[in-house]
Formats: sequence, structure tokens, C-alpha cells
Amino acid sequence: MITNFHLALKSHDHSRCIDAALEQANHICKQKKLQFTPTRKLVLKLIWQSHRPLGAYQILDMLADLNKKKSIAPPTVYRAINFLLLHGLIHRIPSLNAFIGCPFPNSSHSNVFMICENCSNAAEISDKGLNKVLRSACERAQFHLNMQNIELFGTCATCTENKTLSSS
Amino acid sequence: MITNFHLALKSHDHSRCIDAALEQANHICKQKKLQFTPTRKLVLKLIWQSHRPLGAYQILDMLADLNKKKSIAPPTVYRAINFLLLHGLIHRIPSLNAFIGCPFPNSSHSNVFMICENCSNAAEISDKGLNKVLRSACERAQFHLNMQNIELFGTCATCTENKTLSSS
DNA sequence: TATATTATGTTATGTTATAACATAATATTT
DNA sequence: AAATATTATGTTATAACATAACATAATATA
Repeated sequence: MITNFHLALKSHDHSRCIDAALEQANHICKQKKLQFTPTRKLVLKLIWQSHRPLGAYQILDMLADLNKKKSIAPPTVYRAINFLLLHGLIHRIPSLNAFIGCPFPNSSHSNVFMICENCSNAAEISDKGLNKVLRSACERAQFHLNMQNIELFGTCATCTENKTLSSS
Repeated sequence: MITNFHLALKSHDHSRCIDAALEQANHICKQKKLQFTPTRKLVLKLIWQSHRPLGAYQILDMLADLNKKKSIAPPTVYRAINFLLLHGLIHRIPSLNAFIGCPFPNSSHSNVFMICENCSNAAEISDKGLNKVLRSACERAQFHLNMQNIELFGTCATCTENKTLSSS
């Protein structure tokens, strides 16, 4: 199981996540000859400022704050988001209408998210066993799988710990 | 694996699905002493008229058509939808902003959907192996699972067959 | 440098969902 | 059966999420 939950669902120094994500993105864009423009870079950075999925209008507000002079309109944000989605740098979490950075944009992984209902952090996991079971279920149904969205909602370890502590 | 995909993803006489769903709903409402009002019943019926997830405003339009005299407003539809969701009679498919009837509202199942990108039909499945793998992944992450949404997008058997036929 | 392509700015609008308050229908108590 | 409480619906307005369409600017390619 590849995952970032041990990081995402704990408080930690965040600058490294941002740096790593930007570096990976830079690399991918160079490789694919994509224009990693300032807006796109900034949106990716904003999304990576936490492990909480961020709504488009939240990003819009942050962008507006940073950009006092110029007014930012929704299409600006959605264009950047769509670029980042298209190239696998972020994911959309449909249940939340929100977006989160992809921690391993290179690997063939599987859009599986653990989302803490308490702290709102989300982690992405890639699990071979899960992939296998899904493949076999699809096979049995003769269903040709193209893409998937797997959202697991619950309470993360950190929040469970904290609750236990505070109630004891 | 419990599923309705052999039905949902094939053309078939649909009246039986509707009748079965309504009967089940009736039963559940009686059991729980819920008011299965005309609007709620009608919305459930409309949702069950196909195996394609239906948007709230599509339902609104259908309702308006049936109800030429009175005008229908969004809250009317959303209230019925929320009632049906709350009591497990329908599901929301977040990626589609749409709603679909639950074929086995009594069993403890798992919100797993196979959605055909070609014909737009959706089937729900409940798979023990899948549940087991998910449980174990959550355990390893010490993640306390509360609910899940699993959406599998692809091409159903019927559509694959039809494509193969038409291209040969 | 000219041309084509890609990205962004801008205005307007489409789509999905809910808040808030009034009224009506149904259930419960006396 | 009437009074009261609860639940459901009607109605208006608006919030939240997302895109269409067209103009302009920046960048890549010939």
C-alpha cells in the first residue's frame, strides 16, 4: 500500500510537501512540454498549503488576496484547476466539490481517499489488494473499467487519539 | 457479490423494478412510522423509471410536467430527495450530482456503483471481498470508516457487445 | 518577423443546492 | 372531538459551484 496518510493525517512541517509537489510538477511539465505558468503554479501551491481539499471559490479568494490589484474571476481558477487535473497533479473529490494535491502523480494509482470528517484532512492511498478486488468484480460483471473515484469518510488516527485523550 | 447489474445494465421490462421499489419503500416507511407522502412516492417512482441516475432538476421538470397546475420549486424536490436518502431508499452519486434508486435498501451494503459512460445506466453492487479489503486498509491506517462512496466508471457488457457487433 | 497556438481577461449566465419564513396537513394529547 | 404539537409543503430569495463565449495577450513555431 502506497499512501501519504501517515503524513496527511498528522500535523507536520508543511513546506516540504509544497516544495516536493512543485518540483514534481515542474519536472512533469518540462517532460510533457507544458506551460507551467505563474497562475497554475500558484494554484497548485495554494492547494498544497494544507492536506484539506479546497473548493474552487476558496482558491479564488486566496488568489484575490494575493493579487489585490487585479480582480480574479472564476474561469481563471477553473482553468488552472482543469490543467492540474488533466495532468494528474491534483484530484477532484466529488463529494466535497473540492480539490487536493496528488502526492504521487507519476505512479499508476487509484484515486482512493481517506477523508477525516473531524479534521477535514484527506489522504490518498494506492492499494494493490483493493485494485485486484475491483478488477475481479469488474471482470465478473464484464464491466470495462475506465476510471474510479473511491471516497472513504471517517475519523483519522490522530483525531481518534485526541478524542480519547480529551475524554479520559 | 450482490448486485443488480445484470438487470440495470440491460434493457428489460421496467415496471417490475418500479413496483418492487415502491413496495419495499412502503414497507420500510410503515415499519419506521414514516410518512410516505404523495410527493415522496412520486419522486421515488420517477427516479426508478430508469436505471440512469437522475439530477434534481430533471426530477423537478418531470414533476412540473405531471403537475401542470401547481408550480414546483427546488425545495420540494430536495426535501423529497433528502427524505429518500435519509432512509436509504435512494443514493446520491456525487460525481454526477444525481440520484439513483437503491435496489436493496434493507441489506447492509456498500455504495459501490458501476456507471456506464456509454448508456449512462448505473448498477449497485455489494461485494464481500471488496468490503474486506477496504476494512483491512482502514485498519492499517487506523482509520475509523463511517461511510463510503465508490464510483466505477467504464463501459458495461451490453454496450461493449453492441459496439463489437456494430464494428464487425 | 510573421503566423499559429496557447493562455488569460472579462462579462454573462447556467447548474446545483439551501436558508428562511409562511401555511397546511397529520399525529398526539387532553 | 377539540386543542396542541409535530411534521410536511409552499414560496421567495439567494448561496455555492461551474462554464460559455468572445476579446486580448503571451508564447511557441515556421
